Amino acid sequence: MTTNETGTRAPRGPYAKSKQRRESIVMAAHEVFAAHGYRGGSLQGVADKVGMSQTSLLHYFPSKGDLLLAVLNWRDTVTGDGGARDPRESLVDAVVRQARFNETVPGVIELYTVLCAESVTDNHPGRDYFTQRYEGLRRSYLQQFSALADAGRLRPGVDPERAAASLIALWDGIQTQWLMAPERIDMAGALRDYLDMVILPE
Amino acid sequence: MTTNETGTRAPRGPYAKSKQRRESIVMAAHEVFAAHGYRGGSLQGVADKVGMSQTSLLHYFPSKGDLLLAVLNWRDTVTGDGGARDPRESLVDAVVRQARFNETVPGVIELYTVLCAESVTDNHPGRDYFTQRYEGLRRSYLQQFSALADAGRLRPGVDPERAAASLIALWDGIQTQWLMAPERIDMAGALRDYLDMVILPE
DNA sequence: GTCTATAGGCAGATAGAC
DNA sequence: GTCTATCTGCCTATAGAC
Repeated sequence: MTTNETGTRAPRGPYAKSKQRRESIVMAAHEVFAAHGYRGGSLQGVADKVGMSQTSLLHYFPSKGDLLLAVLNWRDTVTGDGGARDPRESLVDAVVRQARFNETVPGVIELYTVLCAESVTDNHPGRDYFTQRYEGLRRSYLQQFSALADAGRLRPGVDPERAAASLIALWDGIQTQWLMAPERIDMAGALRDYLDMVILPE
Repeated sequence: MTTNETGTRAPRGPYAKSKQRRESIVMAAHEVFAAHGYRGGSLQGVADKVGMSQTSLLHYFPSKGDLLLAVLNWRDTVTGDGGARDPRESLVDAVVRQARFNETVPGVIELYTVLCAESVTDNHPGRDYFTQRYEGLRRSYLQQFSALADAGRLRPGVDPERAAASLIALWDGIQTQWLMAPERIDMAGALRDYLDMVILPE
């Protein structure tokens, strides 16, 4: 609750409704970008899905690139990405649980896979997001592998830094294959196999 | 050498030059699609690179999708993809050697990464190419891991089928990270670490 | 085989009425 | 905040002269 300088209540405006509107736009854009990519998707397509005109949509997000960033940030909140991990849960369990959860939201995987690769092209508006995301992920897993190494639980010869990058790479790559042949690929199994090799039993 | 029905020699036409022309178009398209993706790249951009008009380009490839397939098939011949492996070379050595070679042709990695992910969207003309490629790759590595398993050289508990998919996934994923931060990612190292864990020393 | 001209469509973004 | 109308630009593909 905020008040203006005079102490009287400032005119509110339909903030709540506006926020709802923005959210429905972001969710529609999520679908469109997942199905067609950023360049393949159109603002008109998003507008149609949410039931408004394309120009009205641009009232909420001044450009297509702004909308993309909103979608990417929304993804983080849904998947719990960037949040702290429960220290009572083992790394293997946490990764497997997340992988299993991801299977229930295939659209999120598709969005992530498509946009991530697309972002390495020319002046893609999502480029910074993904480079920073990778840096953060590698830092996070490096920390966890290092802690395991200190506890003598890392297989001899395993480099924590390379293992961090490899775990992320395996995860990304297996998602791509899963998108193309969901019935043939066991995402959680591949990740568990890898971590069971890298991490020694207690 | 072909002859027509009368037994006289049919007019040849400048076949060699036409073939050269097609090749230069494919190479220009390779650059364009790698830098901008399939949807982001334009026939005009390809035509400019090769120094001809956009309509002349369409004389050689009737549609943009046809051009994409030509580029993908050309990639296979360059990287030696799909060819048989020298049986005297170990799997680890072969993979590491290929990964090192790939570092010398970053444009090929970019093309592959960008188009592969883009191909999971809607009606992408490269979709079939990539699904078949993955099936073929998994079959090939499954065979090699199975042979190692028969020789007692696979780490106990490793499933050849999952290992095949995981190796491909790791490879794809590490290429993506390498594209975004080449100086921080050791592609060959990650692959060697993985295979050294999976395959027991002789 | 190569070109110019152009069809025919769709994109993102702006201006301004209501 | 939402709309219609429009600007401006680019795209793939075709038609037809040379």
